[in-house]
Amino acid sequence: MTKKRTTAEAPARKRRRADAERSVAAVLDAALDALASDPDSSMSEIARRAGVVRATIYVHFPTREALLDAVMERSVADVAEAMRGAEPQRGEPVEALERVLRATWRELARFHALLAINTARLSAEELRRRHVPMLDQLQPLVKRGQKQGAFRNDLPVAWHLAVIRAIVHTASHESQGGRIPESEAEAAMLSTALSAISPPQPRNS
Amino acid sequence: MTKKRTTAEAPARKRRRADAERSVAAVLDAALDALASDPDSSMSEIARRAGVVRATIYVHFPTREALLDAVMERSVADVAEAMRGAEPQRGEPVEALERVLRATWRELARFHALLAINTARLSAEELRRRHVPMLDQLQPLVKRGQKQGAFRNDLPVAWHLAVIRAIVHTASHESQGGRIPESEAEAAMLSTALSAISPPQPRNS
DNA sequence: ATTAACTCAGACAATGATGTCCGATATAGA
DNA sequence: TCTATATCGGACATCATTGTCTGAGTTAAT
Repeated sequence: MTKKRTTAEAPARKRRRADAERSVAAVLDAALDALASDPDSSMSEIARRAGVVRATIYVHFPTREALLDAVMERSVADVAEAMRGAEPQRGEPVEALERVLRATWRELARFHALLAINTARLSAEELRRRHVPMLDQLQPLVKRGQKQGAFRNDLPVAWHLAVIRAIVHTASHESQGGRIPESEAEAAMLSTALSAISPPQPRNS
Repeated sequence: MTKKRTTAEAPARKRRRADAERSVAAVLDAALDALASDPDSSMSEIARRAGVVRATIYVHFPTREALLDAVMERSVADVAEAMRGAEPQRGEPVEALERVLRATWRELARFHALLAINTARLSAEELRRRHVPMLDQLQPLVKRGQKQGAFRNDLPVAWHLAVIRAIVHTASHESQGGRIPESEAEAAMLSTALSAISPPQPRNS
């Protein structure tokens, strides 16, 4: 189902035959699908979906953990790349953020299920660590916005990043659950994220 | 470790001996603790922590699933009660929300780990369904705020609720991870939540 | 066309968890 | 004190899953 090959693969130790390459990709895709429908999918299930025998998976991934890690890594890399493609450094902070978030949100939908899996599987710190490639795309933008006064400065950047991440996930979640139409979700997510990190209105009763 | 008994227990079929009551409570507490440190804690582990033999758990909870459900239910009930205690219906919407969120946030910290577990364990709809007691406390307040113009009206209530939930969780998460001190987390969560659901500033370049 | 890399099919041991059952013992409650 | 109710301690069958291995067939690359 999922087809994506954009990611610049890290050149593994030995050259793999085109054959093997395909298997690995199939397994990763299958794992993503399988885990989406059941976070505790077994290796058998994943193999079945990949159209491959279980042992084959172990040829490429020494252990189940390793496979999960690989899935995670590839997904994060894909999203990070999409973000980079939206050029976070270009233009007004507010507009740049909007651009980047749009790109992120669409991409993220595919990987929605991973959140739950990895939240359960990894420690909070580990999870954080793996998200770095994505946060790295956003952090400079948010900082820049703070300097220019477009984003509020009385809260740490890390907090803003966490909030944005949460809002994007929420939008994806709500839309996935059919509680809000996809188009509306995108708009809601954008304007809410903006409001959340914009300087608060000084006016109060 | 955790001690709470406030919840008004539903009168179970048969009267339980004070003895059994204690066991059940110990098991629930132990489960909460155990699952916090490892979302896949076994029944043995939970029993060990509860100072009880594994078979005893099965006397009260027919299955592992049932136990997890019970833990979830009790936790949600506790939080909902804390929220109710903060009187969502009293005073200005903004101040009421602040009051309720403060109460929620503190209570929630204890149950922080449950989120991951249940996200992985339950379908999105199921998860939602179980959160109802908490959302029920917030919904009227948000609606009221919308009517009075204190909260933005161009987005559905459900979305606001989801966003608030996400922000509270984020604050708990960030603070738990030590990336932001607890006091600061509370303030950040409050002002961000407020910003997120307040009417956006019309002024734009 | 030859070879090295890869996949298949299936069997295998090891592990660890769940849920059940038992007889013996303790204890709360009347 | 008496009895129903619980817990204990441990054994038990069942089950699913992981990870390994092997030998025979395929396929990609040079």
